[in-house]
Amino acid sequence: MRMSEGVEWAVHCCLLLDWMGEDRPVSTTRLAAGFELPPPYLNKQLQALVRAGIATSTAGARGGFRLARPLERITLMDVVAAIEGPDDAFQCTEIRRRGAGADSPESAFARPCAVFSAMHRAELAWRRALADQTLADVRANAERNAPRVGEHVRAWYARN
Amino acid sequence: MRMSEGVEWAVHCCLLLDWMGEDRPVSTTRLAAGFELPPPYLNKQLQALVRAGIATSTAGARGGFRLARPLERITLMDVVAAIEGPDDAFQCTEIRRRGAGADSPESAFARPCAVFSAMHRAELAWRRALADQTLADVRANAERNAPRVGEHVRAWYARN
DNA sequence: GTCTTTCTACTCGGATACATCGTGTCCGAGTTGGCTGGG
DNA sequence: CCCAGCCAACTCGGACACGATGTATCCGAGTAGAAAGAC
Repeated sequence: MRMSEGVEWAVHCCLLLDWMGEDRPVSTTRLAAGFELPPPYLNKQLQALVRAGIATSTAGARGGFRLARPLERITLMDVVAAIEGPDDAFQCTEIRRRGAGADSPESAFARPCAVFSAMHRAELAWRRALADQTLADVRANAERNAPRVGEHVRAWYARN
Repeated sequence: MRMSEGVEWAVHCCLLLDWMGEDRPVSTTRLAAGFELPPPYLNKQLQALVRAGIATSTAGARGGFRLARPLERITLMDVVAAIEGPDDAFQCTEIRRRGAGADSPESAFARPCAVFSAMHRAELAWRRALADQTLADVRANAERNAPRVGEHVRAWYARN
């Protein structure tokens, strides 16, 4: 069970869009250069962010991507759901009904599968932990590590 | 990010091994028949359980698999780690160091990546929730749904 | 009748193909900005 | 000097290959049990 690396890219791109400011959008080409990533594939992930309503895109010359709302209102859960999709990691196939359980009365399956319930509970804990952290929290932690990172990024883009 | 369905199979097989009792092992063929699963592939998952020390295998005629310890001492985390492997779902590739961050001083990267920290925190919540639930808890929940499931399973295997 | 030996059938275990999803790439439609020509 | 129209460059967006991981399968090594034969 490995999470798509597009999630990592998307979160870093959101932070970078915030540091670059809202005055002008940032194109896929420039974003990709900022992290040395393949531009077309990064574009695919950014499209997913747009579809999820996290970012907005403007076409044409001097176009690119903008954040749709401030980082305080974007959670890690939003980004993960946008890239990975809405499906749960653990998919119950109801094997309890097959084979030895095939001739059981229907009442035995009235309540959800115990295995699924247990796995689902753990997954809810994961999702809640993701939803409790906003990208503003992540930004604050990143700036605690490197206080001038925003300024540094803008300077790098000014000369590239 | 989809979890391998082998996890579901493994948990159900552990419960079934418990219901079948410890007096004699259950072979891959019989286990597969009990859930209508492809025997060779199920065997692969069971081997993973043996490697992880959750089950034991005995070869030869009348051989098969046994639980290595009671369900009270097997957590969902144990089974997931046995099937899915020890790697974390979110893999940090340190893209913060590339591109715009390439010319930053090394001190900026002294502490771990903020994105990784946030994702890792959520993943720890998931792992903890898995480790807090034993298979005995799952069995108790299953038997609350269908009280006579153990008896039912033994009867089915007696005539198949 | 009992023990030893052999043989057979059954079991696990790892090595081998196939399918699906994630990864990476490309090209076309649309839009913006700038340039040019005229008024 | 100002404005309108045209052109060109740049952008996103979806459609198209490649590779890796998960899924499914097969066959061989090893062992327990049973049966047969000798004592």
